[in-house]
Amino acid sequence: MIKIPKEEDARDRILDEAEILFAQKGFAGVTVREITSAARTNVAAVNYHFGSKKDLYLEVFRQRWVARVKRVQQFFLARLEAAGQDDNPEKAFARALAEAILAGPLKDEERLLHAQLIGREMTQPTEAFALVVEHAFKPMLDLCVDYFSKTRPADADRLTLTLDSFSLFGMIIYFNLARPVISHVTGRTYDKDFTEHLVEHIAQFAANGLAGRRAGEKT
Amino acid sequence: MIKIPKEEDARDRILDEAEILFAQKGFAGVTVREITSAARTNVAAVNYHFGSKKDLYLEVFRQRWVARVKRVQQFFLARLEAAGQDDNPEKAFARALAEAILAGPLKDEERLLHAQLIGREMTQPTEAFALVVEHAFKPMLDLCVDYFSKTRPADADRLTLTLDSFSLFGMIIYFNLARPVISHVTGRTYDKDFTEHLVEHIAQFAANGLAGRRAGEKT
DNA sequence: GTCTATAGCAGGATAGAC
DNA sequence: GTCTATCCTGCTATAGAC
Repeated sequence: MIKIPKEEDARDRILDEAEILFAQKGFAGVTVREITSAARTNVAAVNYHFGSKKDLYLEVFRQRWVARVKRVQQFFLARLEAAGQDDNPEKAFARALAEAILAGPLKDEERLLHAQLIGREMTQPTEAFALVVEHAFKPMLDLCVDYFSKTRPADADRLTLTLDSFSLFGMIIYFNLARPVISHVTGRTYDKDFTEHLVEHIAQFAANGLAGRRAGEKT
Repeated sequence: MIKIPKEEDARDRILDEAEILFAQKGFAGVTVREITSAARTNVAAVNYHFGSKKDLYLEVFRQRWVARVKRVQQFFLARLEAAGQDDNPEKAFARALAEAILAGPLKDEERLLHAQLIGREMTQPTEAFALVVEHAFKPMLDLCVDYFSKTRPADADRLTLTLDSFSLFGMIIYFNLARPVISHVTGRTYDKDFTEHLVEHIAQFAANGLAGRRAGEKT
């Protein structure tokens, strides 16, 4: 028997389509009918497979979104390792992170979905917020703080390290999230060229921002 | 006759409550009944005064949101002027902007509303997006690019100036928007102390990030 | 497991009394 | 201008045939 590659069962198709629609329109902006008809199944399927619309939303995060975060994180770790020690270590860190998020392993549509789902949870947390913090923000932030604590004087205080980490994340998340604005103003699309340029820009800017800290200035 | 200060008419009360509810829950997440009952009036009032729920949403941006942006911008310009020339000019600029947005003229609840409305339009543009770009992003960005073009070598290219401006905005908007995450991780609330600390942190980080650029490195 | 049919209710919008 | 009453559409969720 030849395995037909695209033959997902109804449950998977619903998860796929739900993720797209929730990302585009938000939980309240999407109807179960929209999802099931996009997934080429019947209205009852959501309740049968997931219990309720809300549980479907959470399942999208648990099964799709978390898996993607892990892929990005692994890409990041591989890049960081590959960067070696010869560079400015904080710049290498910033570049690896920017690259993982802006250019990394996700396909373009996936990256957009992912960013929109995070964006929504950041500005308007739902029950999925805990998942986002636990699987995405917390581990990456801890990693970041640990890393910077080794590139700084031993007496560097934890709040400063945390705020520095947030500053780096903030830039990257912003450049990933504010695509409509940035494209509109710069007149550039997020193609390979522009994305590479952005990654280098972020690495440079953040490295300098962080370096000032290393030089000893306290906030 | 004594003027009773809080006696707004129904139309204004609807705008007030609609802004709060749209900010908290998004357009689709709010019902007209919710708005009119919060505004202590009847269901028909939205359609009578604004034509439709959608037109009400746009009117919230036109009448409430834009007015707030102008207040923040004026505060910023005043601060920038007051800063004088003795400081690092790019740091003074960054500090004035961070202060205007994070600590500026808005009351705490207003600042939150405002940030949520922007955040939503950034990640999920509606018809109000054009207003946001025209009244908030565009003028501030232009100002920023103009300012930096004077602090840089004459041959500084416009794309770099624009990306630098976005980087500064990104940090500030992120620290303003991601309050739930930041408070959760740092364990700090956005009180006066912490906000001042953040403003200084951003000014320092951005100044260093920008300074690296001034020193001549190209991305 | 998958579907149709429908219950049961909430949504935006409107008509018309006051 | 403000209200109540109501229209009608569309929603989630479920029951039950197949």
